[in-house]
Amino acid sequence: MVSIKDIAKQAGVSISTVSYALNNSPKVTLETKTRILAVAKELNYVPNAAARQLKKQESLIIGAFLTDFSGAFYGDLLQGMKEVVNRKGYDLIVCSGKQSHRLLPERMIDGAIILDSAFSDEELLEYADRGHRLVVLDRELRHDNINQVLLDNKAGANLAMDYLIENGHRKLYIVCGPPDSYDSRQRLTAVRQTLDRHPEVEAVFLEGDFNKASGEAAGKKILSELSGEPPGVFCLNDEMAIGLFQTVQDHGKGIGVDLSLVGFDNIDLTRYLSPRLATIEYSKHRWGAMASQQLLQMISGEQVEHERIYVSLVEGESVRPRGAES
Amino acid sequence: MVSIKDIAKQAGVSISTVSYALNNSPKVTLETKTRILAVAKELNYVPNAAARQLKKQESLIIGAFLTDFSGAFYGDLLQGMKEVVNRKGYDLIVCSGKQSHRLLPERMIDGAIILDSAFSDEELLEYADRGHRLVVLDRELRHDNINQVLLDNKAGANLAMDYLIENGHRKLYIVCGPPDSYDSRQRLTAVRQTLDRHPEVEAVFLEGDFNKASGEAAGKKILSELSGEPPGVFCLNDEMAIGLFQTVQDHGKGIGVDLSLVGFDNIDLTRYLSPRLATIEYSKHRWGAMASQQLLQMISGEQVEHERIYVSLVEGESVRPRGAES
DNA sequence: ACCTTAAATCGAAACGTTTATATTAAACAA
DNA sequence: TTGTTTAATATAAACGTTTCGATTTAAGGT
Repeated sequence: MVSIKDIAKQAGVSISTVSYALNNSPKVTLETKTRILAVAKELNYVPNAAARQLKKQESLIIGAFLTDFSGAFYGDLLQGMKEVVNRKGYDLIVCSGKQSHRLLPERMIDGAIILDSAFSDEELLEYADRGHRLVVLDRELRHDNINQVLLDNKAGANLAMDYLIENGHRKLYIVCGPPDSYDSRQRLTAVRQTLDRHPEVEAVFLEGDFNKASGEAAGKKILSELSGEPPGVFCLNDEMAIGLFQTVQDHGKGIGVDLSLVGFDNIDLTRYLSPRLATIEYSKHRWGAMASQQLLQMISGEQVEHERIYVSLVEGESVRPRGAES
Repeated sequence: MVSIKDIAKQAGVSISTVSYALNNSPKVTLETKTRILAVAKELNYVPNAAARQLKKQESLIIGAFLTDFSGAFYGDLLQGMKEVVNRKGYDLIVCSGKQSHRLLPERMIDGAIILDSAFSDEELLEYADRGHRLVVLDRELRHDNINQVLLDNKAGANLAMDYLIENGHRKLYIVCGPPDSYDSRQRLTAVRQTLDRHPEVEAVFLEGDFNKASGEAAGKKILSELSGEPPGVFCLNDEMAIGLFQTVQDHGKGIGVDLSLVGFDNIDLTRYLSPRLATIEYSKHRWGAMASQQLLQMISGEQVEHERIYVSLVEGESVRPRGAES
């Protein structure tokens, strides 16, 4: 492996001079600098990341930790993260699975963005205590070395509920997410608040785990109870909504006809559905970019600028006005 | 930062003994080993990856390089890669973008799996010359340090074409992929071979770039030419097929009625289409697993076992029998 | 001419490991 | 006892950088 030492020998200078030249420090004269660079190129020199990292205690790498690589949801998010870190000379790597957690404490990365319930709060707090900088996207955690970029889940859930109610639905099904999910809990809290404001609305809560299958199960349940006025259904994420969507259609019933349906997240997939799925949208790209920005600000010691990720309602024919207006 | 040195001091032994103990070498006696481990735990010791890597010249990290993070396609593939490398004590990181290429020559990773046309053949060959181990999924490249896991593109394209022809279609549209894509070229070659065997079939080639938009464009073109017997359409990947699918439906025409459609890749999305899209399927999980396996075998100097990724036809109502049987 | 100052380069230590070799201590054989 | 072998531990070098402080060289001031 060709190292700085080889360049030094070849160019007839000391290794420190080579190092300065390669990092183009003003300490070295232009003439020697160009000579050294020429030699470096000639020898096909590539710096050794491990050595640099050992000495400088930084890797210029940011890690994004995800629950899985399934992606439909993550594409834009990761793209947003990547653009920001690249702009500052960092690289983004994506990791998944408990085994790769080690990259953080072993200092292989300069900071991490967490969207992975496989990390416990305690684990994250311990890393933070050790001095690692984190941005969490899936929980709230107070620590000097942790920041969070939060989605306005509550506003979203309110929008979804109001949309159904405004369209005249008086019987609502809520398909929940897993209880250990922060997003799910937030959304559910807002649902309850909306219901408190609307005592005239009857609500049924169905279990769910944010996966398609649980949406299908909920769909069957609802179909079996169908009678009278079409109910409104709010699935706490789109993936379940899609499962429910298809189950309903497979049973010969109509989305927007026999029931109204609203999802949450506006994942890409929904664009392929017909009729269009009403859902709650937000910029995943912005969410990722914001996370990266905060992380880099922490790392460089700057003041961290906080910003919420706002949500909005995407209307769709999966919801149609029913019954008496209130 | 607490290092091996601190443990040595605290435990009253030399740093080499600590190192041996932590790597539980048989050289150190059980008693001191347990004492050292106790001290390590007490001090919250975590090894420093950069230092270890610098000395051992290995990182136990494998990198997967993708064109983008969009993912619909990559989920299973990455999962397959990850399972295999994890089983051997390695970690998988996912990277995208030219900027992150540096991780390879700078020896941050022990090997790479490439599915990213942003790498030129020359670039990859140069890395291989430097001693880096690579597995390529999107091209053929001969080098001692490079292996490839190839999809049986040709068999797939043949299956697709034969399926359309067997169903009586005598006019076929082929929606191509980008000419710089290996997969696209392979599939196209097989298409031409099939056509050579079937002089009775008329074929029209339409441009495409593997993205949804180009499928839509092709769909419009085909719609404008619709007359007489319904044609068969083979989109060289599913993404374009979906674009075409929706364009046709949006224009009030029927998939499987006014034309037959076959895709390639069997991406998850197709499960959400109705009628079902006929397509060419293969195990992406297996593809990823095979890539990892080959890479690790190269790294450990074992004999590399090659295996093709076989494909099969998934029938769907997007194709229906037409015209006179041949 | 000599002293001072600045500019360019060098030497050496440090980052935290691993590992080959050396040392010490204990165990055994004669 | 004394020498020999083995087991346990220690010393030191190495991995490839960065960077502080030291040295050399040239230039400028008087």
